[in-house]
Amino acid sequence: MSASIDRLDTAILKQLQQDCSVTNQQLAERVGLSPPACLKRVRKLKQSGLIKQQVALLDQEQLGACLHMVVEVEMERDRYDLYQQFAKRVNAAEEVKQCYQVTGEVDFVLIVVVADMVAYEAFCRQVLYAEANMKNFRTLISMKRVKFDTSAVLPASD
Amino acid sequence: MSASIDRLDTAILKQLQQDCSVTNQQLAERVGLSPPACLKRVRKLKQSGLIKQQVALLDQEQLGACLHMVVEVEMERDRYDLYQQFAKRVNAAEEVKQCYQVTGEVDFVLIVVVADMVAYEAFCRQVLYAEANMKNFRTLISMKRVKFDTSAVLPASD
DNA sequence: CGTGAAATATGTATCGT
DNA sequence: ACGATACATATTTCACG
Repeated sequence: MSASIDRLDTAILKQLQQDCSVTNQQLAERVGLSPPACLKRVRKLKQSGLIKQQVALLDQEQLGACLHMVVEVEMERDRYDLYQQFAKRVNAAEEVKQCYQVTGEVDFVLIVVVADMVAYEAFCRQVLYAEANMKNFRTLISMKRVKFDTSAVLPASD
Repeated sequence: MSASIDRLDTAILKQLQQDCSVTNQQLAERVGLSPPACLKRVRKLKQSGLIKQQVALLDQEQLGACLHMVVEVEMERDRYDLYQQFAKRVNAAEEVKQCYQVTGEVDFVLIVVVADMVAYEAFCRQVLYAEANMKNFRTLISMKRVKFDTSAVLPASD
């Protein structure tokens, strides 16, 4: 069903996950392919959607101090349509960088980035308290992001 | 101290955070600059470390089913050197994609990606239980990542 | 998938503001 | 100091074997 990923594709993805600023020539050399063959594969991987996006990661520290919040949200009722509604709200909120739907007592875990506590309070009002189905939430304040790795887990080998 | 970021730099960063696969020409046109002037700025932003990395984001779903775990870790003692040791271990563990040091009862929040529960149990043994200073941990199992946005918060305007 | 040639982009030097 | 223009170099990309 999913497009077959061979060793060459895996090698390409591994490289691009680490650094996608390399030229196609460099990439081709590293994976042992001619530039046109390599380019063709990369384009296929993009078109298939396996490569979703190519982005620049910035140094948030240099951009000015900010707080990372881990927010655990518990909902009143376990209803699919209400979850969908919350997902929509979360996607619209700039401050929410990540959202995981989880099982157990907690229903959602958010990673929220704000400039300061004032901005966080505003966020809580506009996003969390605005949600009628929200029962309660707990905030874990983080001053330090110890690790941030965007790479996906690649299949061991086919 | 930090390199001054003007409106043009901000515009460049905004673009590259969304899509860094654009050519320098396209980027230059979008921010209203000549290609050489734009290139010069991009290089400066990379050199200053403000642009830390350029990466390809993959569609984890297409690569095969996997579980995202949100793990809350509580430590026995609040000691800096022991925290450092844990940070080191976490950085070495491939399964740990993110780690936030937080204040309150919980000391660390991890985002862990594994293929299945067997892999998760192995991870717990090798990373969490191996840590002498670890008091306890709670796992929130996520079957769905609702949102994942790698963009940093840019200064409003200078 | 590789080779070679055309199209395109990147990178440099110079000049102007 | 910074950006634009023009030119040289390098890369991407296509057609063909």
